[in-house]
Amino acid sequence: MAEKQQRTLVDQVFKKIFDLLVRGEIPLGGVVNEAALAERFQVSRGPVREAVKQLQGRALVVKEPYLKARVVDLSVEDMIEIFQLREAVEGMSVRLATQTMSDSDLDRLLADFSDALENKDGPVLDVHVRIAEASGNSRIRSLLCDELYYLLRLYRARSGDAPGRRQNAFSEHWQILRAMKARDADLAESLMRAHIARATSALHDLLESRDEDGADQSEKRNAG
Amino acid sequence: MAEKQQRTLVDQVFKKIFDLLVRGEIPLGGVVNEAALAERFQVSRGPVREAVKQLQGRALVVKEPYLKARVVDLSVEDMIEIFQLREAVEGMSVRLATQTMSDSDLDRLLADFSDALENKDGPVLDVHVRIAEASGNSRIRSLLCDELYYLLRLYRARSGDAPGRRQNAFSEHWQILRAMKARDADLAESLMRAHIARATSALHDLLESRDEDGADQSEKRNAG
DNA sequence: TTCAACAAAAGTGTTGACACTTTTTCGCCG
DNA sequence: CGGCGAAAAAGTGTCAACACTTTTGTTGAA
Repeated sequence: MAEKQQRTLVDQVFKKIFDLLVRGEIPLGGVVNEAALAERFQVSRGPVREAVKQLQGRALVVKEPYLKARVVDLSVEDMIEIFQLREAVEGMSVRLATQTMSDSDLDRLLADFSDALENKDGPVLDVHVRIAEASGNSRIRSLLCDELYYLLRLYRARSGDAPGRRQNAFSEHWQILRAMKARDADLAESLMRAHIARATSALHDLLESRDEDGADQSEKRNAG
Repeated sequence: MAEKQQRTLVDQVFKKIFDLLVRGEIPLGGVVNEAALAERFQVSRGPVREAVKQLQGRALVVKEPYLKARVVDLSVEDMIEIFQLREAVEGMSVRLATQTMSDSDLDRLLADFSDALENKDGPVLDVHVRIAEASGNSRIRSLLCDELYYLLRLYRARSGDAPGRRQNAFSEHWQILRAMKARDADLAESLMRAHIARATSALHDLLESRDEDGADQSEKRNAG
């Protein structure tokens, strides 16, 4: 365990716990036990404690004093809230990127996108990440890449996004990139917002279809 | 010190440190010494350490492993980034509030605003807070109220906002509220974005005027 | 049988000591 | 006299033990 001591233990533990969440070993709503994780990673409780606190800071874990820490249980309502925020922030993100990206960077982004179109392995999210990084606004980039996308990955790890939207996403991304290439910031922002709003609508539909079905949405899992 | 033990020590220390920042006892860019703060508050280093980590999570403190923790030194560039983010998020905030607020809540907001107009004590920010709370989106509310407004207060504690903008702000706020009353979400969002973009422009101007002056912007204060 | 009070267990909060890293200081050599 | 390197100082990272809180399990009486 004392091999890749390049960073601090807290950071290592943070990533290990996060992997546990993404891989579903600790289910959403499950309990995060400091002592158990400390034993598992062969470290003391201190680093685990701080890592959990950091996860709490990123809203991946909820906790009250002296109460067990729990993995956030992302409801559809939560995702709708996140997507509303994304619509606003990513709209600004692509607006700024359109205004400030250099021609060469823009061309490279387009080329990389075309490559990804052929061998469809790269995740859809990557385009959004690239745009966020190109926005030149570190706070927007951090909010999207370090916070919201983590939550998205967590949610998708359980629910799995609708596979039908995959093709539409490519087309919508392509339109956004063309608007960026044309240096039309207004259009790029509108397209991005419409792109995300469409996903929000899908979540709203999912919510309604659930309300019509049985009201057994109160299923919470525990893991002691 | 062990009187109001209602919360956990970490939370108490967090607030105490934050007060120190707002009151300027630890200047922007100043060093945050764990041991010194622990002695000052008569607690161990552990809670101080976690509180600092929490401040770091909210971007009020920057820190690298084994390096001194420093209070974030908010440059004009940082504020521009924050205002760009605010423009996007508060635009969505007022859009959602316009769509979801009840008539009675909206009337009360208008009434409170009129009251505040007469006895001009309430801070300008309060309107933004009320709208964020009324948006119904807890994540947007938290981002604005728990993170960005903290940074604003920190920045204004040193720089002081331009007093000339105060009157304009009242007028702009009034327009926004009227659009909300008319249930025109598009207009409300546009007005809010323009309102914040105007402040962003002022920051851009400030930046340019500084570049024209001497380049003595490298003054950093320490406090060991 | 059921409910309440009490006791034991589990888990979190806090502490002080020790290990590691970075910075500063001081002496040495060029 | 100036720069380089080692030792000391300062400060952060980690750990194991102890204190406190919450939860669970049990016992006793109504």
